[in-house]
Amino acid sequence: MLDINLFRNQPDTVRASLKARRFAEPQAVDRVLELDSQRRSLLTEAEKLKAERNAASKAISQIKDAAEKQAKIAEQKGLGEKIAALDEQVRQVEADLEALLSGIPNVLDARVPDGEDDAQNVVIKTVGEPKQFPFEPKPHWDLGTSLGIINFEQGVKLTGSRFYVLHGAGARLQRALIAFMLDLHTRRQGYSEAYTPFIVKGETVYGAGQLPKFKDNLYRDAEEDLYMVPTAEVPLTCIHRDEIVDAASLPFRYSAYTPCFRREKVAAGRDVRGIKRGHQFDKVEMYSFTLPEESDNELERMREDAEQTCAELGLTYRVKQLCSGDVGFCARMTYDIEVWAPGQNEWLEVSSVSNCGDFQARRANVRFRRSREAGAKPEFLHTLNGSGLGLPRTMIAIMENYQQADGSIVVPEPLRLWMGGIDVIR
RNA sequence: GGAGGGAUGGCUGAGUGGUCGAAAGCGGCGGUCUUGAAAACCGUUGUGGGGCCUUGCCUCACCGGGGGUUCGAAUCCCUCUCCCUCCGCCA
Repeated sequence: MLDINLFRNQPDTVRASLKARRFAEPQAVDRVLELDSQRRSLLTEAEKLKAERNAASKAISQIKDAAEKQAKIAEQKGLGEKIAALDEQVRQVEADLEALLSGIPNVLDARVPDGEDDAQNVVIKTVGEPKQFPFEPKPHWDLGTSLGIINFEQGVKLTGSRFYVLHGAGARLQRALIAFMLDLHTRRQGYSEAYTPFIVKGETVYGAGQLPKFKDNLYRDAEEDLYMVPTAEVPLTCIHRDEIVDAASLPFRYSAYTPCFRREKVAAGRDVRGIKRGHQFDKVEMYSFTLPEESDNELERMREDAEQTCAELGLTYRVKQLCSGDVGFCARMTYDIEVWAPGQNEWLEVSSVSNCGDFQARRANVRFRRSREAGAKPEFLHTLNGSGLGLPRTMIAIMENYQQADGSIVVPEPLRLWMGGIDVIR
């Protein structure tokens, strides 16, 4: 959610950002201003009548003479209905304004390069070289099925397409990755480990900016009106909802493992093979709450933390800065990290690190106070999120990069602690 | 699932349908005192919206959420949510 004052004071900033994003309804800015001015004139009118009513009520309470009192009360009859009618109009305008505002994306950071879509994202660095093999490297779906560690048929049997079952060393490899990442984030990178509910209320999803806009991508339990989390970012954003925290206690840094559930209504034939794009996948997430002036640095820090994860796993990766047409709804600026998958012969997005500024904090109402002195006003803090790597794609990269000519897979050194003596999956 | 009890400011906790945005205490902040600190004392201390002769003042709303009764609601009614106690069931 953007600050209404931004529309009042700098409408051109918002217009320019929407244009750069290729936002479908750029006229939304004018509609916001129109509703805002309607709201204010209705409020002025309603409040004038309320002040009148309050004064009259106060006067009535002072009147001793019964007849005089009754006369004054009779005089006031009907005022309530006028007020109620105006209040109803205010409610309507506010609901319209809210609906409109909640669908307008965050204003981009000035440093975001202009571009139409993901084809114009800018590679800012590449670390390592795509690995060369003395044999033809296989895609992970071949490796996984022949080793018996990924079973696609069973996933379809249990649930449907885009689900799978991991077995034996495959399931264990994923568990090792989760443990490795959580330990890295919490013991060496300064995050605090969190375990959150995987099913949350609509207002929690709204706070993180996924509702109302991305309703179609969410799994929902109609009976209880609850949503399955599409990412840990959703519960983590709302951990401090409606709180005012001390500036001195910031930043808050969290790392959480959760499964993620997404309908992923993408084109039917896209990414169907393998475990690249499922309706359920696991992820370890990093999340920070910072002072406004510190979020730019925090974004770089989190990007480095995600890079470190790739580097320690010995994966070749590259960092992209997303162009204006591809930055997500809540974000001001985003880096994607992609790892090289030699079997599929493509770069896989394993992490996306974003600075959301105060956009989510405003929705979730998370604030801080700069000092404890009386009169110090609460301000919205900034939120950032980053994948500490999506697990299926990290699995793909490990399987394809560490494969050997005989179809076996070497377990990367940092994961062996959790592999129960398995150094090579065969 | 059944039966009761509750939800008030950062916290504890009063509150008769009418100067109640709300007593009191604690805490926070500022000050006096002190070499300094503590204690004591004094003052101050919620959030959001709107207006203006815009750093101060006026005004509206907010006592778990929503709705209603009334000239007027923290207070009365309905409803939802959450919490507590007891019984039952249960991984």
